[in-house]
Amino acid sequence: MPPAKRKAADDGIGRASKRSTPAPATPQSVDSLSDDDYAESEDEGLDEEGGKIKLSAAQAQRQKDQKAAITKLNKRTQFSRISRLTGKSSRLFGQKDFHDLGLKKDHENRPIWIDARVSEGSSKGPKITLESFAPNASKATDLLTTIAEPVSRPAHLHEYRLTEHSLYAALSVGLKGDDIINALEKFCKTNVPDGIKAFIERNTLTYGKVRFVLRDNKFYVESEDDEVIYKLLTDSVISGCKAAGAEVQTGTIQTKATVIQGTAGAKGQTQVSQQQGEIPRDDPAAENEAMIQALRDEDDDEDSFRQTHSFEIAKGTRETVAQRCLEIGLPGVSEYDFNNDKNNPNLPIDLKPQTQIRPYQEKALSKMFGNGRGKSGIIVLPCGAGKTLVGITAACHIKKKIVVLCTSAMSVYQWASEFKKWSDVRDEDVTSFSSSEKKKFPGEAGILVSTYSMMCIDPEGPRCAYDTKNMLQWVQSQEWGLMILDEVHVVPAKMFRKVQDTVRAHCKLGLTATLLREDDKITDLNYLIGPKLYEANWMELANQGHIAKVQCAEVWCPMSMEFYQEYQKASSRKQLLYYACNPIKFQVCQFLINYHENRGDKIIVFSDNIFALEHYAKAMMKPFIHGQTSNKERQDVLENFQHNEIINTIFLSKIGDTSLDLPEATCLIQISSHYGSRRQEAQRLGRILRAKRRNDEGFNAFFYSLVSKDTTEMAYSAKRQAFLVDQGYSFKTITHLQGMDQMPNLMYKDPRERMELLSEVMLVSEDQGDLEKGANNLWATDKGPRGRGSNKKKGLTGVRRTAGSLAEMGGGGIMAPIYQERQRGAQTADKNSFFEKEKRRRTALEKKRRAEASK
DNA sequence: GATTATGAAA
DNA sequence: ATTTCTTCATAATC
Repeated sequence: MPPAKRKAADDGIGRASKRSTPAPATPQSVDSLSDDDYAESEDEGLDEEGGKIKLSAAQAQRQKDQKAAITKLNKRTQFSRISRLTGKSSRLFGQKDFHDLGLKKDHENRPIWIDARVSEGSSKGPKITLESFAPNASKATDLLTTIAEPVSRPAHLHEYRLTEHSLYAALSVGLKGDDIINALEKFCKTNVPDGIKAFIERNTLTYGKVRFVLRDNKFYVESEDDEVIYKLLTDSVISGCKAAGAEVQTGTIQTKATVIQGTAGAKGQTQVSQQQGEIPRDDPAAENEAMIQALRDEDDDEDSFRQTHSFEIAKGTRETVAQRCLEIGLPGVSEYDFNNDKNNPNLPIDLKPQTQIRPYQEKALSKMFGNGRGKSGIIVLPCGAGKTLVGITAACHIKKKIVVLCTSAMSVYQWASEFKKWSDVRDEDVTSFSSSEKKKFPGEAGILVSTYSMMCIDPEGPRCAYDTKNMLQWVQSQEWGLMILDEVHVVPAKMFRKVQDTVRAHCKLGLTATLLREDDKITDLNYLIGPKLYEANWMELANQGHIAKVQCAEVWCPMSMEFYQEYQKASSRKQLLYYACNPIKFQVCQFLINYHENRGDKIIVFSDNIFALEHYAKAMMKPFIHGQTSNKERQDVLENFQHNEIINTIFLSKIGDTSLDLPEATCLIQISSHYGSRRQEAQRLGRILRAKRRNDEGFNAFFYSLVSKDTTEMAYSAKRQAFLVDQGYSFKTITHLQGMDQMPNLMYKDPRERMELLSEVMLVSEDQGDLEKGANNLWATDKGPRGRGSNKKKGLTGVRRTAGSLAEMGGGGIMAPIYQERQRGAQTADKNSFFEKEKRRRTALEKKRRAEASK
């Protein structure tokens, strides 16, 4: 008895005494870190050539943490001792007392624990903990990834949760409720708690009763179960979503609204259902019994002729109906029996013979096509793990009209070329629909690649171009076999939900690396697309060499005195500028760039803040890209970064967060970011996961997050890391970079330089302060620069303002000329020498490419 | 055709 | 709690 109890009660506490990363991680992230991580951090990575990193302050912090944890632990041990003596553990442990669950004799051979608590109404389901080092752990992992949601998967203890959605996903793969319970019983160290069994049973009974099908380009809700149809039709929400044609005047709603498929006897069946439906439903047990029976019957004659009842739903109501079905416990599934679909033309497409699918990609696809039909759902793979190929393979299975939606025009181009690269599809059958290219495929079937925003245009809108309207109407008139949704986490956005009305597809496949949003809309995907079918383990893929291994570090940069004073005075908005431009951070960045360039790394520096981005880049004479950078210049910079030995570092704004493919990049430095966005952090990390050199002996990619100490940035940083920590990454905290002070040409060593920077930053914030006050400049009515190409003007305004305002500052007069000169010098040197020289070559290359493309 | 200004939305 | 920054589409320029 005691082991079970202690385990459950101490979960996390005992381990915390050896915790690896010091504060300021969130409790969640700290608990998920492993013991070994710290040991690694001391003898690794950076300290090869004098760039030794000392962890002294971090160690001190750790010791403090340890002490606190030990105190806590002692308290806890006392409690459990008392409880053992008194036998009144329940009072002390409350809901966490699991001692009567009963530990199995051979518990050591079983890898999982189940938390018996099932909290009703909470969005989190029961927790399952997997000891990944235990025997049978890999089999248990297979089971858990199928039936549960991975919450956190660091080195040793993995946390999963059973949720209704995860169970639905399991059922869609063909498991039954009993199978799930039996399998859990096999792996669980204790007896599976009754509450958990009940939870599973409750959530697996009604699965598959309702289906959404597409016929003649109309959506139908279909079920074999008369009662289910009755229940749907009498539901307050769903009844309102019936198509107008199915409307009836008299009281015989069910019969007339129910479109009967199959045998002639179906009509009688429906009438029976009507009568059954009138029986008061106060015996759910009996009802459930009937449903199970129905399910069994269905299983028995899987492939025989089945009776189904269905009714059409009105245009644009699919989402509402799907959501409602989920709410009333009748989750709808949409499966596409593409092999037997004779109504839609086939598309001749297969993978090229030399195309190889990786095992995990195959696994993901097997979840989708498990029973020979195409299930709608979401596949989660880390950046660089070949999401595109998964999508293409799915398309090759279904072989019908395919539509691919992505977030940017750039991705459209990429998807189209990937299709041509991996599959034998004819070039003319792959067409793009974006602002620049509006083409229909010539044959009956084909592949259309487009963007979400394109699909969301209102074709009747006054500003809609003729071609666009034409294309949209064509898209709407088609019955698509498969819709691939790239970066599917954007779909819950209010605007992008509209794509569901424009594109009517039998089957939907969502792809993403980061299935998370900072709002609570991510669960909406369950009814918008389908369940999460597969989620890869980042660490596992890294260990197998499919993606690069990454060392993550958070570098704490103290604020310089002057900056900290101003920081404290500033409003929260201006604070951001102060901690982004912290001169110490600048020095750290300079040092790290220098260090990694000498190692032969290619470095990307990310900054969300455009001012900081430009400032850093110009001062260090590195090329940079942000939203206002023209397309040509972007290509310039990226091309050079990839192939020019002289350009080893580029600065990117959040423009580079997603869908940039730079396999040369091996090191990433983040100097400013978007609050606590976990998605951004993960996707930035994704930029270096496809590093070409990833399989070199002992290769590591590096990810640094620079954080200004004692600022709000610390808290955001901790939050941002949560997702990656759950994926098994551990962040080391670096508080001192040895050798930095000795570095030659280190900037901002001179206090005067810092003051100069400070006044510059202060003026920027003042500039923004003006903005707050009134609609008088830059962004307002003034016809000030806006949108593309306004970069130069904006910069100039800034400089002019600087000069004017400096006069008002005490002692500022000395700085003003210095500042202006440097600014101008940096600008001209940077622009002319680098860009002008490359421009001609790039334009020539571009022309050549265009010519080839048009052939 | 390339560039630019503009609005909308995430 | 909020916003800036980015992107996209489109039409008007030269």
